[in-house]
Amino acid sequence: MTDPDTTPPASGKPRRRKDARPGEIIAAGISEFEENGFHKANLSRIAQKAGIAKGTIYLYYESKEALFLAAIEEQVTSVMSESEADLGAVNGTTRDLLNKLLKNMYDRFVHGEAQALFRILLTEGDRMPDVISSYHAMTVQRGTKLLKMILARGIDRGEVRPGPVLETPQVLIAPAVYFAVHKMMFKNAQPLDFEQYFEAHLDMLFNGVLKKQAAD
Amino acid sequence: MTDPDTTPPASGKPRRRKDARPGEIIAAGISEFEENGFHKANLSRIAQKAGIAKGTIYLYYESKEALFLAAIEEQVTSVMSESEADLGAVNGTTRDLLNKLLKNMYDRFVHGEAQALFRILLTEGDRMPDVISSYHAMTVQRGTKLLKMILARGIDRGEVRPGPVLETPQVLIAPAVYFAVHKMMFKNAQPLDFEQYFEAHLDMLFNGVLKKQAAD
DNA sequence: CGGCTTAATGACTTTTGGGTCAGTAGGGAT
DNA sequence: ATCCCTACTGACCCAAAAGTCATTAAGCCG
Repeated sequence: MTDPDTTPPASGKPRRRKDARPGEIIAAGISEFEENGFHKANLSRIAQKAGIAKGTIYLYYESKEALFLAAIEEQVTSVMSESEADLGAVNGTTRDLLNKLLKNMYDRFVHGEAQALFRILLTEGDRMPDVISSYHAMTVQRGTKLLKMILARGIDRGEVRPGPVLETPQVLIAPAVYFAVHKMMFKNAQPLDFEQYFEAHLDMLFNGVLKKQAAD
Repeated sequence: MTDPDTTPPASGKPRRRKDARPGEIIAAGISEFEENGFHKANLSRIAQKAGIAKGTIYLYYESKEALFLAAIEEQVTSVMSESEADLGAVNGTTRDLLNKLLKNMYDRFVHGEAQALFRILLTEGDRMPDVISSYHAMTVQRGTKLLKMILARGIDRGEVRPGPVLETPQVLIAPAVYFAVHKMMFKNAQPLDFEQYFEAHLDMLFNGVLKKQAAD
């Protein structure tokens, strides 16, 4: 080889940073995996995004799959710890609580970064049952528990009508998932109007959960 | 080559069938794409499933992508024409109509083949905007229209309470989509009980849509 | 039955991209 | 200043799979 330019022209930046690398690589990986899923994701491109050479990735991660798992794990835990915060304050009517919970969920799940994660897990989840189950624990399980608490409290307060929904409260937040899915598939073709949809969701939800004579 | 068996042991079948090929190839393709999605799908395996050589595929389809599009198109139209049937008979209470519609939807979408198609479009839909939009027209658009009709009729009959749901009736069927999604992600980890979920769905739905004093 | 058209074949070529490793150079220690 | 450890590089390697094409033979026609 006559290769003349093994050394790139130079940027004044430091080139050896063992400690900072993993984070940078993961960040680049997340971005790439979110855009392309696992199969179409390209390691050279990840390296490029991270501003390093492809080989460097392999100093920190054994394989594409290992990097993928690390990236997902990172995402899952970060999204989760975020939502740790806003669950403490349990005050107000059941209506208010559910309203708040849903808004939160739409923000996170439909508008936020959690959507990309969701898409990947939906698409590629089979290859990593443990990530799936921790995701399940942190989202569905946790959410279901919270909903049950709210509903039980609502019954005590005389605001909520008992019924089969108590056993499977996921139906209450299901429309948010539908919205996210719709957006994923049809964002280019036929977007849904959020405000309108949200109103409809609330309307259906409340008039199914609240006692007939309750608030409003 | 010492290969003795270029000619498979014999089935009395003819080997030259220009007319039958496309259908066979598409069928094999559908099966393969449903199992593996676009990227992991393998043309040699498709050929094998169709009982032909790989090269033969290229006599009928220009590329893997072209075959994919043809297969999906085929699926979309076939799934749709299936459901053409059971919409005509509009009799009974609004409750009955919705109940019937939902059952139908769960059957098709959650238990049936439509789920695989749904997954693929969710995953790989970006590459084919026209398929997406015809899918949208045939499912969402059509379903929305039907729901609006049922609701309008329900209002006329005094069974349905007017509200924002009329504008965005998708919220009514959203839980079915949630169920399908849940199944896709967590089928191994934590399956949902269908009967129970369905009851909860109906309960939420009806007590939001029906007038307080209506049926039941 | 021999000639001819063309469906079909499958070995071969090409492309793609994950993974490797001999070489380069940053920068602390002496 | 220069030595040495090691983070880093990127050309290379190789497997898998998409795509090609010279060759084979099915089956019609005269």
